[in-house]
Amino acid sequence: MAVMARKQGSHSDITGPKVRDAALRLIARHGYAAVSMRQIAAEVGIQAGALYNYTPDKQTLLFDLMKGHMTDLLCALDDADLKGTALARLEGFTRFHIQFHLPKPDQVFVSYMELRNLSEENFAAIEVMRRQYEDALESILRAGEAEGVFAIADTRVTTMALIAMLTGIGNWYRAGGRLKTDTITAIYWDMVRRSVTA
Amino acid sequence: MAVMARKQGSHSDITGPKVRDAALRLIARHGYAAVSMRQIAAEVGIQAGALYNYTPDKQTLLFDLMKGHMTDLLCALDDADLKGTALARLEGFTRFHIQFHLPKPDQVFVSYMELRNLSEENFAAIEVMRRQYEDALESILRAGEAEGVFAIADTRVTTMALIAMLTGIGNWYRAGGRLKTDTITAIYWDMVRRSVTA
DNA sequence: TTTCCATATGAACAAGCGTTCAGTTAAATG
DNA sequence: CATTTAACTGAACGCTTGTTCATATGGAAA
Repeated sequence: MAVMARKQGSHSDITGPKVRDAALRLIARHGYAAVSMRQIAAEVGIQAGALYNYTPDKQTLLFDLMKGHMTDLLCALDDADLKGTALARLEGFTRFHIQFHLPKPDQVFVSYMELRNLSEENFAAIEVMRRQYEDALESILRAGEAEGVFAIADTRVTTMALIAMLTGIGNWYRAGGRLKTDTITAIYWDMVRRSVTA
Repeated sequence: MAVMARKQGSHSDITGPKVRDAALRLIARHGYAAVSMRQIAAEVGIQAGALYNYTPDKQTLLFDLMKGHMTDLLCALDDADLKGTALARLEGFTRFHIQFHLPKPDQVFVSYMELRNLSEENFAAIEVMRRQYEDALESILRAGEAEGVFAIADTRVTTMALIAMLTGIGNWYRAGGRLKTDTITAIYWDMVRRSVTA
């Protein structure tokens, strides 16, 4: 018989995700340096030593969380397949960004706050992915300039300004709060559009 | 002779600021939880125990840094004494925010990143001050709406969006970089103005 | 010169850290 | 049923943590 993907009674395909979930939640709440491997293990319901069946070390656990989030982000953006005029693509990007980030506050928080706790190589790898995402927006802005639809002083600065504005939603948004996702998206798209159109 | 404010040979009025400077720099770079009292002491050139002549504990050291920054911010905003039309006040606020924050990247970074490492009471105290600053901007936006000069869907959301956009400059700005402060200020004021005016 | 006291040292404390590993457990395989 | 092995335990490793405190130091005051 061929090799099975995983043995039926194995716990590893249950415990593995639990470890990642617990780590993500705890790190988002308290920060990477403030969370111990023993705390993560306790949250999962195992001993600290057993964590090392799922990660070679604490640093790699953090890196895998962040890398996973950035990979998801870039794949989802690719799937969104933005087309049409620069204005339409900018609207698509804005809606995509908000709808992707709003349901994942912990991932977003960790990916933006724990950069300085990555090793040098790991930081470089994440930065490449961040830059890819930023460049996707910047190319839309350049296209809009070429079309004569946008009036932008500096596309790089404007890119960073828009991403900061959109990502900042996570600073105040709470699920079940005063505003619905669609309302928020409409407000932000309106501001984005006005801030770049000629 | 009356009591002197401080004795001449005392080191405390030299070491005290050095402790705060070292703590701010190290915490901005590595994070509160990742920096030890021994590292701070080494940076100052003293032993760890001597730090406790200047702070009752590590938590208070962090709180004092953040409280000091927020106090400076609110006082400086007050001194800016914004007057005139809502549009003029919004321009004043935008210029003030950028010019106040750009030269103090470490203070800004610590004040935004280390909130979760504050104790419950200390966090509440900082939040009150943050809210005061936000409210200053929101009142400008409300005034502009009343004047009919601004078209804003939700003043609270717009407040948060503008502050996130402006504070985000710290994510990419480096002193001595490609752009001068005045250029940056002009770009951001242009975006802020367009995003809120009718 | 002697006294005084703010300032700093350096050792010590209990607790916690990331990580390793020999040994136990229990479920799947033959 | 007997064997195998992935998953986990629990103890141990050397090291660091925040904080305390008796002691030393050295310049200002008397």
